[in-house]
Amino acid sequence: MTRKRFDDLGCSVACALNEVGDWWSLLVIKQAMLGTRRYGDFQKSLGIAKNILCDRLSRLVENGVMTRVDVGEHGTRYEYRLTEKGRDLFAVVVALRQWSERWNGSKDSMQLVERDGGEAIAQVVVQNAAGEALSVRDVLFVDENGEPLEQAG
Amino acid sequence: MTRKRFDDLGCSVACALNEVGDWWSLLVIKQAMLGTRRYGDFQKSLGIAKNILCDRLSRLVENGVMTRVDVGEHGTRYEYRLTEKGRDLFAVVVALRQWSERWNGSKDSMQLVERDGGEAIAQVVVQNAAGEALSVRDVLFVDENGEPLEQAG
DNA sequence: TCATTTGGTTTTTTAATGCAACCATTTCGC
DNA sequence: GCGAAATGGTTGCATTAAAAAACCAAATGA
Repeated sequence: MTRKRFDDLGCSVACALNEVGDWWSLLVIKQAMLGTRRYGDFQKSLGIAKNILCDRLSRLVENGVMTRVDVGEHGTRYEYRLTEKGRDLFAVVVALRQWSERWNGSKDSMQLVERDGGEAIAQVVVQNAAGEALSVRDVLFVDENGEPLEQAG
Repeated sequence: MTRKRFDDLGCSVACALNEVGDWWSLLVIKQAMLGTRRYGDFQKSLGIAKNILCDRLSRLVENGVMTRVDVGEHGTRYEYRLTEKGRDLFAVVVALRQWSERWNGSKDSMQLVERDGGEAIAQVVVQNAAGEALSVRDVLFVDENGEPLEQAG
């Protein structure tokens, strides 16, 4: 059965998942953030099947998350690079990483540090305009009429 | 073919995707953050098939992201609520929302505002300890030996 | 030149998805 | 108290996507 499309759910999260919500896309993007650019390198580092990788890279390029750059002299050597849109998923990837480490204690083989100085980066949090951290309980979802919805704990 | 497990990739992002990386899980969690608690309400608001919803809710409960609370008097009325672990995905969900709105202009029917005051919340970003925003280019991935890896742009 | 790398496509098998029908309690309307 | 509806599922079936491996053509590399 053809996968359900999330476009028309009127939900931006659903819309985002439509582009990067499958099993592999975010891993490809994360790998690209690690510096991987070549088809073969993605394949080896992720252990992804080649046909699936082809499909995912094509879709990411289609959606403007990555670009395919011809780097060979005769048109058969390519690099896949993140676009600005792709790089902008940084917060999502890091938030996922940190969540996993907090709750599953999954020690990644990689650690993320600031380039200048090598210090660890901060936890990704939702903030208000003043920079104060907000939890789910501190926010309200309002509809187009400004009508608030109750929310879960 | 049994879906590839991401546990052993030595990657915390992969590990996170193992728990909430399928098409529906994050949407269920987002819906729970909106206040939905009942099986039937999830089903109606998301338009998800009932068997898939059952499976996802079970897995989320198994993984400690949600709990199933008996709320009826005679044991047939339940509520699914986010646990602390589930609520902690707030940053991930909001980051995805914002990314989608920035790049796809997907106007969600819901808007997220601060409970006290009703002001819009800030963009979710990666920060250093001093609270300065960091992009992919500002960080370095180092392995367990402290050895840095080059990274993509 | 001849093997190897690179970036795929094809084929086959297996698992997941979506849909609809069904079912046992429980609650609601009256 | 009784019938109807809601609630929270389970089952079976048709379709699709994923995984693995084989294959392939062009371009390097030794």
